[in-house]
Amino acid sequence: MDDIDRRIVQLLRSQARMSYAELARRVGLTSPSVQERVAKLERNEVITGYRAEINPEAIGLGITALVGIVTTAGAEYSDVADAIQEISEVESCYFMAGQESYLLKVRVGTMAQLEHLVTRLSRLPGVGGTRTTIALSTKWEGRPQPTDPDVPDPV
Amino acid sequence: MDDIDRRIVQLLRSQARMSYAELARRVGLTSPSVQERVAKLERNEVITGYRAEINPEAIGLGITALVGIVTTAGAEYSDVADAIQEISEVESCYFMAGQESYLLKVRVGTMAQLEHLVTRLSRLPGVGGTRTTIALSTKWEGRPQPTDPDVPDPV
DNA sequence: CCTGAAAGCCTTCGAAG
DNA sequence: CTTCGAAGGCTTTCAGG
Repeated sequence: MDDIDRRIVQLLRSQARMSYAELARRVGLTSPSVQERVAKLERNEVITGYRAEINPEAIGLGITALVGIVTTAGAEYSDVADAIQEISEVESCYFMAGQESYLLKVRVGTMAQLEHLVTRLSRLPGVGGTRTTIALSTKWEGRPQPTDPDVPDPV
Repeated sequence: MDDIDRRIVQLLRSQARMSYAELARRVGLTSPSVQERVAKLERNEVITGYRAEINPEAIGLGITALVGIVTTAGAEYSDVADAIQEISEVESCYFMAGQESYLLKVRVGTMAQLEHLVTRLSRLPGVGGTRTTIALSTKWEGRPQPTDPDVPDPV
């Protein structure tokens, strides 16, 4: 993970479809070298995937909400996570410090679907309660932040 | 936005670097046709970008936290959002219904950096208070959910 | 939406730094 | 261990239909 790797990561973070040839030009290497580096970054799970960013409204998922989950006394945390994972509307899931053990970001198309989703979540084994807040608008999401220049090597 | 568009979107959502030729094979069109469709999806802002997904720990951002922002009585909401946008650690920003007007997802490398970040946020004009919760782990994030098959055309 | 041809790119080598 | 250069095979691109 040297400076060139960091530049490659940075470039792919904002333009994941950039060709190896173009990446090579920008970092001053040849295309095979860049390809080798990217393959290594993928192997080391520095790069974990490539995603097209979609306008949620365009695919019928105009409502974004956050749902905090309070687990019941005897619940096994990982079982709760496994159950939540089955629910496709849950785009992100964080295990949190605090009263609410999980925080979920969910997306649905209508309020009726949100109601149904929250009902389903509240009925999962191990779930003691939910707290739902609705996003009136998304100002921005998943913005790539500048990579820290001096970081101890991972892996 | 027909079925083929939806399949293209779906494919690019999980494998954004897939070539047009490969996409074409999978949806049963030729490569120029697929390219034309993708260009149109980009123009219509159905596809808003392509991102490499990075393991945050690998780039020195191992700590994820959520920060709720309570705005002061006279504050102009959009000014608060503009001020928050200047802060690079804020990866996502939602304008929320509820007591906390904004919810931010932030990433930093150390607790000291988190402390500093929260301090900076709390001092922004229009910010009356903050509530920070730390993610102990990220179970998953940005998981693409199945696109709704029957959605009225956007745009 | 397709075909066809030219340009460019990706991939895989072997070889060199 | 990483990079380079060159070759073939694909992919992209841009006409024109």
